[in-house]
Amino acid sequence: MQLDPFAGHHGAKILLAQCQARFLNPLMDLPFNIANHLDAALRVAAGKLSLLERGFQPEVRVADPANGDFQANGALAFAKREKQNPRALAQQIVDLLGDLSADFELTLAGPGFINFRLKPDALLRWLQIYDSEQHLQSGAASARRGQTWIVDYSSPNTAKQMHVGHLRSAVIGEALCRLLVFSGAKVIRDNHIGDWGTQFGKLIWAYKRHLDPAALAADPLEEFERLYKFGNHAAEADPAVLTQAQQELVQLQGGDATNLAIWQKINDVSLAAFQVIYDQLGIKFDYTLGESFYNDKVARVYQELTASGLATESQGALVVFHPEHPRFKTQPFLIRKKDGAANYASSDLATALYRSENFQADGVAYVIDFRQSDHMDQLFLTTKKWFEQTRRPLPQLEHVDFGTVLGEDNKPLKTRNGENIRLKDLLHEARERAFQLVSSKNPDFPEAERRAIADVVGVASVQYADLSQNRSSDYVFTWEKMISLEGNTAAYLLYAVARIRSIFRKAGFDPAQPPVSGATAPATAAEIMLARKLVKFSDAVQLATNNLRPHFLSLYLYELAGDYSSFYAADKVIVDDPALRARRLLLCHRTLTVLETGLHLLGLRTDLARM
RNA sequence: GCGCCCGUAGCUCAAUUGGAUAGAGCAUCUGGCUUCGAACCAGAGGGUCGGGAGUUCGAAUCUCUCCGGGCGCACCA
Repeated sequence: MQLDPFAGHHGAKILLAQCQARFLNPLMDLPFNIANHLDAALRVAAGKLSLLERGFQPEVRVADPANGDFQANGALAFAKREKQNPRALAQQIVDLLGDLSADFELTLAGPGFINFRLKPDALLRWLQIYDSEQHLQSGAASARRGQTWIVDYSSPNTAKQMHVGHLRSAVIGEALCRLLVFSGAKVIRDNHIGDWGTQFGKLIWAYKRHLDPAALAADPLEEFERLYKFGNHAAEADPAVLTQAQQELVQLQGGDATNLAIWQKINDVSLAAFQVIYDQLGIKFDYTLGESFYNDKVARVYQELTASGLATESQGALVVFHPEHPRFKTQPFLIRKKDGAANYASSDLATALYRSENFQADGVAYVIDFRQSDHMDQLFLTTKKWFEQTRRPLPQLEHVDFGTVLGEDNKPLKTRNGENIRLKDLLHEARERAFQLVSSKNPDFPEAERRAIADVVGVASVQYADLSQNRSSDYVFTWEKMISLEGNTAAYLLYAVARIRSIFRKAGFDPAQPPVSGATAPATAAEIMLARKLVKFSDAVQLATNNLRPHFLSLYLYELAGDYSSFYAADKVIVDDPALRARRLLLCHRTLTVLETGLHLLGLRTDLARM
């Protein structure tokens, strides 16, 4: 906890009040997450009424601002179960919450809602404590301390360009990593690339016969993609080619030095190209353990699953059925093909084992699109039974699924000639469009600065368009909506950031060290609205993290930026009255801090002074 | 055929997982820049939450049933 040593008379009174409060009741301190604080207080009260042993849950949540800051709904469900009068029960609880009245206005509403509204002095205190990204994090980091999470995301196939289909996994996955880190978990970022597929037979066939060295030097991935298509067409047209391609694959898998070298080169080039994309998206993997890595680890899977009786032979293949499941009792989980080769189920099972043994993972989040939910369900079911039989700890397995990126015709987004849009091109166009816009708004900025701003705004817009939406649904991708920069967009949030920086710049203050001592409690309607929003940052983070849904945080940040804009329009910051100015500078600074912290959690850059 | 997901304002999307009068943006209309950045703000209109039935203090959310749309379902990953 930090207190401003230069706080004036008012600050001293607050300090005194805090000390007294802590002496009388430790719950009176204001922690990072106020909802949890209220939850604890309600449990104490419910304990005195002997409600806890009968299953009382406080059910504290953020309230509609019209009703208060937080509300506790637990009395309703409890009274219903116990056939009591909910309002009378809520009143009994409220009567025991006297200590909270120093910081909150408590009211009873409707059939038994308990409403909590933070008093301005309490708002001020919270704002004084949580004054930096570090302090916000230290407040949040207790939630998942000690947990290890593996996030399996992005996972493109090598020898191919990344395209729009790879966008969501990368963007959502990175945001989840950052959210989990923020809440105290150890996070392992694992790029489970597809580097051992059957595409290599045709590709190596074409590489050996039709390689264009100049094209390879200019843009290797482009050339590999051309070669793959060439090989694919040739194999379709001529069975002899297909046979040769299959032969190349057999040689590769048999460890042939030439083919392995080609394969290695393809992977190296692919990973380098991926990294160019990842750099723009702020992604850095801890591990890139693709399918090839598990090549020699699948035999153990076959052996263990067969020995345990989970896997059986069927039509020549090794499969797992789940008799208790309505569908998977007949729909097999195919873990080894009839030709003896591994498939993605084999390597996914081997991966689950490896992660359990080597990383002691408490949780694994698979950021993979919804079309693979059958596969994920079968994988999780099989892993669960397998680990139980072998007495291994089972990590929490989460399929973080997401919908398809659609074009304006409501079909999966493609180029005009029906090809997938490359991520490289998409990000380039985003930056280009942002540059045009920045240039039209601020033609007087130097070009280099306009470029730098466009790089931030353009990429952030693409990321945010994805993260601001519930991942479960498909979403329609339109440049119009994304780059026109109105409404719930990255640009709107970054504009708020730029305007706050502008105030500090114009007033000659260091944004890191604003003169906020002597700040008084928020008082105007806009100030109070903004302060009330700021203290709910932790709830948004918690909601986003617990549900593995970043859009909860996006929505919060958008509302925060909106409240700031209203405040900015209503209340002038740089005024003569020192206490009033300090108060408003404090609000500006904390808004900047929370906005940047939140945007960083989503994986966006915020490094622009103006835009 | 079996199963999963979805259907909310003209359009694009929310709704803290069963809570209070279903909210935003775009578009439309009205007002606000000699005052810290108007990429902004204030306000207005716009809804049988796909239809119907049920569960209960309370349903967009849960159950059933229709109607529409998307996606999976034996050797691609």
